[in-house]
Amino acid sequence: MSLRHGILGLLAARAMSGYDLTREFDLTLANVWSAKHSQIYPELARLAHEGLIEQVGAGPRGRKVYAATNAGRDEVLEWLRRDDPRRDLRVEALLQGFFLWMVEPDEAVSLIEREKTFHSRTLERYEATAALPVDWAADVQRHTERIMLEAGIRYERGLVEWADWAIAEMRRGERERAEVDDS
Amino acid sequence: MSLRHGILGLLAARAMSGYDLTREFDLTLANVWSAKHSQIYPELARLAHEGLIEQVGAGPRGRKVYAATNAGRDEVLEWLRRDDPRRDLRVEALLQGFFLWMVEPDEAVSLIEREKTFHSRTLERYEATAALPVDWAADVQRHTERIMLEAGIRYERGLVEWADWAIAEMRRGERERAEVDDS
DNA sequence: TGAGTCATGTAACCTGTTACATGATTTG
DNA sequence: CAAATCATGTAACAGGTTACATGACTCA
Repeated sequence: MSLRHGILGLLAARAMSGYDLTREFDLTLANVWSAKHSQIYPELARLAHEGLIEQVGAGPRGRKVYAATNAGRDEVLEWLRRDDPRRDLRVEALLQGFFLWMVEPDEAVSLIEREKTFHSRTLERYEATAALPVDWAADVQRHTERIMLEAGIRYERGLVEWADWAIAEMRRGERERAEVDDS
Repeated sequence: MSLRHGILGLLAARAMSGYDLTREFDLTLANVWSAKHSQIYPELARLAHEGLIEQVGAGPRGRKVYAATNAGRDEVLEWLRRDDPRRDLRVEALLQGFFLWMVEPDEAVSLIEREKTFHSRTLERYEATAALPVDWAADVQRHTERIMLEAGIRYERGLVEWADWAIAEMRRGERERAEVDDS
């Protein structure tokens, strides 16, 4: 039930509408947890019903602004402290990697290059965000955001470097197999 | 539909039963794509029905051994070449990270330490696997496996190093806020 | 006034997890 | 012979995506 805790955590930071939350999930959290509005709205209804959030305002076009209640904040804390975050990763691109032996080395290399390009671009975006004229020490929230951004930067940089290593390794394997064939 | 392609890719490497596949997903692929037997068996039935795999043997206790057909192998290749692997990551532990501002610095640090411990252990396991007396250059498959293992090693090492950085950063933020309070 | 964006919601479908259910074979 | 492991399957439920549906407001 990470979706609900994600919503709750965001609403603990500041009051927001479902629309704002959708944007937040799409911008800040997209890399660690994504959510569409079609999932967010029903969840907001449930959270309000359970008293973990409450509507604190309204706006044009039926806009409803929610904030976390104390019960909601407690729920986030409990979630943080329960020592069992789910550890299952699903990365389709890496799953594909396991089957690169099925294609010729040249193609495998170009597929890894595709990966590298993607991660380089993402890395650039993250680094640009980090370089923004933002006072990352302004408050604890901002500072936390910066720390999490760093995790993203290191993750992407790691994959870019891995791609280079993998390409070299692919080439090396190719050469070695060619030599064995010769003998 | 990564599950089906994961199964197909594994069955392209060697003939296996649903039970073997479950083990393979749990051991080799767990870190990039996990699957339970309850999902694998129905999918095998579908794949066989569609002619992407075929039963090539049987064994005790109703064991059924499958292999990928040519159509199945082609399907994997097409999947590898389609240039749109899904890029959505979901990492509960990192989502939690975004809400660390809600707890006191000491507790935040201990939560990050919990993360570090987890990733250190995983890293150790991966490194032990890499150090196994296995001939990683024996064939293309093994070599591919080694390359993907390296991705895992770098991922985990990156998170361990990030954890250290994050803890130092948390402490630094704490000190800075204390100084501002003094003035 | 038209295009874009803000704003909320529902429904059908797909994917994945947990729990239920059963039984054969192997090994100490 | 008992426990562990091998082996296959189904069912209920939970979580997530895509598509459908609607309409208000803003700005050029």
